[in-house]
Amino acid sequence: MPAPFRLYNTLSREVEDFTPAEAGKVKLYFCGMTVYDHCHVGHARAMVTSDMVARYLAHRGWDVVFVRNYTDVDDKIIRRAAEGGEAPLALAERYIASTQEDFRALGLITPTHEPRVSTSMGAIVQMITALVERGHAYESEGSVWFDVATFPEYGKLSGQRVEDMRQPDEAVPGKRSPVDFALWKAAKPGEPAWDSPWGPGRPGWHIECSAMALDTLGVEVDIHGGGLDLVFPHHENEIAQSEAAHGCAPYARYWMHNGLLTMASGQKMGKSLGNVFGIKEALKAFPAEALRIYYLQVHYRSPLPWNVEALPDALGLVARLYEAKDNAEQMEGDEPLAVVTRELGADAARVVELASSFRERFYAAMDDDFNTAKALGFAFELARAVNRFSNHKKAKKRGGPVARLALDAFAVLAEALGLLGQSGDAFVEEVKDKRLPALGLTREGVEEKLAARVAARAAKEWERADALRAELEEAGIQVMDRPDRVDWRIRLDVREDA
RNA sequence: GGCGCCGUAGCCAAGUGGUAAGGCAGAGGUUUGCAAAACCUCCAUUCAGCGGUUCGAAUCCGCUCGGCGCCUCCA
Repeated sequence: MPAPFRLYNTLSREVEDFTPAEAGKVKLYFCGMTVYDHCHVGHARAMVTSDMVARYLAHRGWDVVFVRNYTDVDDKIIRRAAEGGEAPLALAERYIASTQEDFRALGLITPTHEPRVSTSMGAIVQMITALVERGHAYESEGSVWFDVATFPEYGKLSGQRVEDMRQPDEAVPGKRSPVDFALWKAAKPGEPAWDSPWGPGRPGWHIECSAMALDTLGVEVDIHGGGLDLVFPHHENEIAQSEAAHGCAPYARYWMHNGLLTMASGQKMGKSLGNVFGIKEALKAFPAEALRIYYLQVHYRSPLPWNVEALPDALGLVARLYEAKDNAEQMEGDEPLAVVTRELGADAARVVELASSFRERFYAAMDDDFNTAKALGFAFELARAVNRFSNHKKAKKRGGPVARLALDAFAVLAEALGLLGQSGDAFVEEVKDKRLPALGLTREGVEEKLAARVAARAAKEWERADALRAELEEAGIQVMDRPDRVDWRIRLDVREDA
């Protein structure tokens, strides 16, 4: 049986117990990208949030059906394409490729379905037809509009009343009411168009998600999510269309919205505000896990200020966890756990205690509206205990049974949050691969200086050794003299422009 | 004008009725040739302010101040 959990429902504005439409199954629909540009770190937050939800629920035994769409037919795509003299779908195709590259780099799991508007026209036209037949939509000059007046519950998601809404400055010809919205837009010359009972045209922004959700998940979605900025009008309109068309069951049982990434000034990051920071830009110099923990440190519903300066700190958090994982991985021994625990003292017992209760505490936090910040706190506690234990002389040779409990706990992070999925060694190498070029360094150059310093130390030429170390440190390399070897790491307090 | 969110240490942040998780930075210590990492100790009588409810509030209510989002481009 899948584990029960609670989540905040935007519809009720309360944290509710989750009950699925079908026992054991969770049908997720998250709004994906409109592909007219490269994705930025604000999009990444939404994507990591949905990824976390899908990963975690699957980890907890739910049969997860995860849908994330691509909007590849859209006004902005058409405009961009016209500006560049490119076919709209070709432009969309390029940005889908770019987006997929980013999603892979972010380590996002692949959704069950990734429908595209351009290949969902049948479902879209069918749904609009149903709305017209049921009297919820009307055709006018080749366009079809949703008649908001026929859906009394309009505004229930965003808590707004039609009367209170600001009226647009200009009336749009063909619309009965300013709040009515387009289901189908008649094609203008030169625009991409698909055939329909109302003539050539293309879908309005909102209908696509309703149609694709119906197509992939059926009339009732369990959790529908997206950024907070989609609550109105996008999701409000989806509810109106879908519930009016289906005439039964709620469109989505739960609405989940992630807080927006804001700028230091507090304003949100948005393409229209011209203050974007690209995913590619961030991942060029930092491992994906740094970005991921940057998001996961904060509850998904809170606004999150974007601060590039904080990326090294985020990387430090991941590095700290990997350090513990690495320490645990290096411990050996196959004695019975009870023996090791008894003979290696209180620090071993502490690891056993924290590691064996980890799942319970981690799950409790996650089951309460996906409290990743709290859940991660437990991981840091465990990491400290592991590191403390690893200082014991006997830990490396005999601590294995204790360490394996900790590794089992860390494995939960990998499955549920997409963190700590690689070995400690591999992570250190990844950091070097990303950070060395960002700091203008090469492995060969570093190794060369390091070798010279090792020689100087062997000859006890401390001044020369210290001078070489100072050079490395200035460049951004931290030298670590271990008892058995010399190790080095990337300093996180040195910026690339230094 | 309408709807809604937020304000916790120098910084990030969890906690939403029972007496402040976690991380960074900082101070001292163990370790080290010296460092670094790691570990240990310390670091908010207090949760924007003012009232109220309560045996008890950061947590509930009211007001004030400050910041932000949405009201048909937006993850």
